Amino acid sequence: MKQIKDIPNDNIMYELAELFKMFSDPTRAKILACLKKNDMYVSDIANRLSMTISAVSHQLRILRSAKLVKANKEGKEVKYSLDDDHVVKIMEMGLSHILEAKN
Amino acid sequence: MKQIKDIPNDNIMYELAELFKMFSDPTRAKILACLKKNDMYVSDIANRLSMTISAVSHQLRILRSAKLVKANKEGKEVKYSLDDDHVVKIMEMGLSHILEAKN
DNA sequence: TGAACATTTGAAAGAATATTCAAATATCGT
DNA sequence: ACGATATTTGAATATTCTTTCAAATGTTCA
Repeated sequence: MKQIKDIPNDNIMYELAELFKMFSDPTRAKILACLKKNDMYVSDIANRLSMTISAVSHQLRILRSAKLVKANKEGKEVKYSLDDDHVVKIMEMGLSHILEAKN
Repeated sequence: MKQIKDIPNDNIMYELAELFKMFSDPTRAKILACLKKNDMYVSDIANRLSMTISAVSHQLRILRSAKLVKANKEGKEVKYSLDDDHVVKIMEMGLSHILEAKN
């Protein structure tokens, strides 16, 4: 039975907003862009982005809770990587919007 | 000449975050979902989402400034519509992520 | 076990954002 | 021009977020 949707389903819209919120902070967007190229340790990300380790770690926790990145412990260090194919696709869709708009 | 990007390009990342910020508020996400189906007047959107006209208008202004929706005056009323193909694609990419994750 | 290093965590401060309310603007029909 | 209606705007409040700093946790190596 097909569902009639006059009103955008509230729960889904909240989840959608929650997902896009992950990309909506420059720090998180940059972290994701880094990880798109290589898996990285926390301190490497912090160096590359010129941010404190703490700030990066806080954002990584948020990204982890959204299941967009995953953490792998390697001794003292923790290597982060993207956890989902969609992450790359969503980012690239956003980038193509921005780049096309530049014409 | 191909550009070497060790560091995610800051300006682009800020723009990317700015774009995704548009989808990252539940009200805006719902407005976009409404407009995905039909062009609508401000007061219709407010009714459908059970929000004040003022709140909706504020968010529409933000969406307009991001060029994601456009306004067309029809007499006293203003009809809003999506301004960009990417809007739908980006939303659907997000939705497919959410729905797949539900399995 | 203790020192050194990598990361996480919690609380606090500061910045950014959404909503509300009241007032302003714009358009239509009489 | 006036009253009714649709939308926009600005200021204020309330809430949510990001970052910082200090302290805690966990791991390796001697």
